[in-house]
Amino acid sequence: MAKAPTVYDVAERSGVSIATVSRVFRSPATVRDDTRQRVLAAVNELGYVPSAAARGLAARRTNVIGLFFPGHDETVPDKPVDAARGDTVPIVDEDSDRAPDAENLYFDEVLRGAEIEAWRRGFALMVAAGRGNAREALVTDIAGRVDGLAVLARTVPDELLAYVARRIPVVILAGAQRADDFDHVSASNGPGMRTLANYVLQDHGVHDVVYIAGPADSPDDAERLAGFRDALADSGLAESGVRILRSDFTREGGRAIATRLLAERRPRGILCSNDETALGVLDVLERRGIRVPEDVLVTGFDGISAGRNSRPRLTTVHQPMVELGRAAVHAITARLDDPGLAPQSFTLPVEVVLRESCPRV
Amino acid sequence: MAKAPTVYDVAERSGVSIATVSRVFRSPATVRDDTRQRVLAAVNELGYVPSAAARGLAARRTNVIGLFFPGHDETVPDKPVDAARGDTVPIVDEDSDRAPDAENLYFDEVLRGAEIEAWRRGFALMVAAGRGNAREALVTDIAGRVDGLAVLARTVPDELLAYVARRIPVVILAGAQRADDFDHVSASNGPGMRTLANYVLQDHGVHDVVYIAGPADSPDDAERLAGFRDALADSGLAESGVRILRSDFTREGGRAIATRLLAERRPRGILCSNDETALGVLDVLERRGIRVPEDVLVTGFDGISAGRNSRPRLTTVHQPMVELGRAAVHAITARLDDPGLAPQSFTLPVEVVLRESCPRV
DNA sequence: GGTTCGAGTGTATGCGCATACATCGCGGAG
DNA sequence: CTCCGCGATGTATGCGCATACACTCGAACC
Repeated sequence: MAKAPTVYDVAERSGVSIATVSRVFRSPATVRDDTRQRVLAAVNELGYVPSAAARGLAARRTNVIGLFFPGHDETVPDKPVDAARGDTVPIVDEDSDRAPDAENLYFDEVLRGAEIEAWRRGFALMVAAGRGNAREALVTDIAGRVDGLAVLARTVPDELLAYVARRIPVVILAGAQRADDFDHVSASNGPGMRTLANYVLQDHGVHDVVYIAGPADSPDDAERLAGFRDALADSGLAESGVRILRSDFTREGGRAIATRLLAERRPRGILCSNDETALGVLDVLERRGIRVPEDVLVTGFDGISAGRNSRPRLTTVHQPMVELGRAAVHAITARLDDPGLAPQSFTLPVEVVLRESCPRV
Repeated sequence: MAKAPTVYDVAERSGVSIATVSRVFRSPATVRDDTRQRVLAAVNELGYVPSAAARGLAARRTNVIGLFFPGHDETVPDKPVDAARGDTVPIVDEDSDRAPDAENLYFDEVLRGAEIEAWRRGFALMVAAGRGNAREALVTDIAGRVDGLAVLARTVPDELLAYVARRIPVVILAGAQRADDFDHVSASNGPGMRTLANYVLQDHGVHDVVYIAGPADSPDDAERLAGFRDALADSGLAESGVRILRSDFTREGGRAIATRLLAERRPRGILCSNDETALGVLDVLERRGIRVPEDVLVTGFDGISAGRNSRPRLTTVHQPMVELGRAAVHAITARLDDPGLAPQSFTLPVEVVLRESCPRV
């Protein structure tokens, strides 16, 4: 780690100019073969690694794309990392408190898609999770580092996004297709829920259903709810005939609302606006000995992996999370290629996945 | 997205020099209060965002840390991202082929820890997954962008690591504590397996066990196997008395080895070197109607979330994956603060987590 | 034989910022 | 009243690279 060699060092060593060294990396075809070999030899001997900072400055583009998603640091203690003390290994009985929340799994998959697509297109990927208070500083910090930014819906205030968007393209992930100046990438929420609801209402012939929506400010949730209402209309059912409750997209919230609901009565079907809520509902049903799907049908939305392993396994609408990440990067690079583009919206296809909690009829 | 304003624009607008503008961001305390207000006002009006490239170049440090982990792109088709065609939503029966592999979950958690710790310390986090062939270009590319690099063990050839390490600190994650010049961060593999094995051998009194190891080139696996042997010694058992098989850390591999094993005979306990292998073993046992834990005890190692939801739920040794990520970043920043530091090794504590597949006695 | 042209290379400049150093103004010490 | 010290600000420079432009040289052309 002696001070890093630069183009100048390489140029001197190989007896060419710095321009040629630069060209060896940026446009190898324009350099004669033996010259290139000589330069590369010097590069290897010196251990030269091009400085992305200098390149970014000179080229006015960093070739980095940023991904901003909701934070999760509250759950991680701020204690220093400590090493193992001796060889003592505790033996504990369970680790339920350690359960990863499914939301993270969702973003992990989005991240994976973004990572893949970014590098494929020659971009590096920088990630940041929203820290509650420091969010503003974080966002502008990352904005100064990247050529474009993908942001999970509702994690950054619009005002701040607008500020950043003056400088770089911003794409909003998994939010509704709002009529704003940002690019949007999201899943086909409405049609997905409509199809699933129709499966319950028509194929199963179950009309006695309750719909558990998510937070009122979630555009995704609004679209799903609208899809549910479409399904009601499809079956000629009056909206007044079904109950629509509101929860908060968490498993705990799902448990709470299910407890309240069951205290009154037991419907034949419970449609949830996301998987976590549905898993919470399943928890309560199991505890009460209510059989799923025999007594009650339950469905979710998202397709998180936890739903695949639940008992019973959860019927849901699967979002293409990896594809969402890829599409976000795609949208950004498209805009970088053509800044004049009108704001775009990508809606990715979903799939209804039938599992035990609402099986195929 | 008109061309981004610079310090010069801000300086002119607020009637100060560029040095003062710079100071407002780098050392606000040295700027008089009213001056700072004036500058910040101009910043807001212009939509100024400091260029990380320029800052990095001038300051000779990017404040970015890189995280390099094994690739997964093979599983993602290279087809273009396509939008939803119409509102058609297919209804499918299962999505087992879409199952995320547990290895990714492992790295997702490491990533989460790294992300948290990095931003806490004022670093941005850049991620890259190893692309088989393009790996070398990828590694040097990212090396040119960051101040330090954390690499999952066995994903980058030593030679390449050494090349990069001439320029920036490199820490190896989850590999064995080799005696090389890199910093290492890993979990307490040996003691963890020893403790778990002793629980089986002594507390359960089960001596008729088989150990299923992982790939021979995995340093983690070697440590775990050594821990198992220690446990044998602890109980005064001869190593020749137990069978040690080798698999490949995958669920599929676990199934294969279990099938072969059961064709011969059925031991009372099967200890696996990682969770995925154990899950594969459980698959086979269930298919054959062999009860776990009544007929056979099964244990894993890692603590991936899939093991929490398996049937029966898997007893394992839980690695602190989030902490691993944090520790890696910690190690890098420590070395950046003091480049002269001798190579360090952090070993993080693990926990034996008893679940149904090998319950508390 | 001179001219043209293009491939290959060198020279010069600027990207936007941090920072060492210089400068300025002001209050207190002498 | 002068001098010093110090806080606040300005000036000048360089970080390492990409690239526009200039230049050289040999081959093709008339």
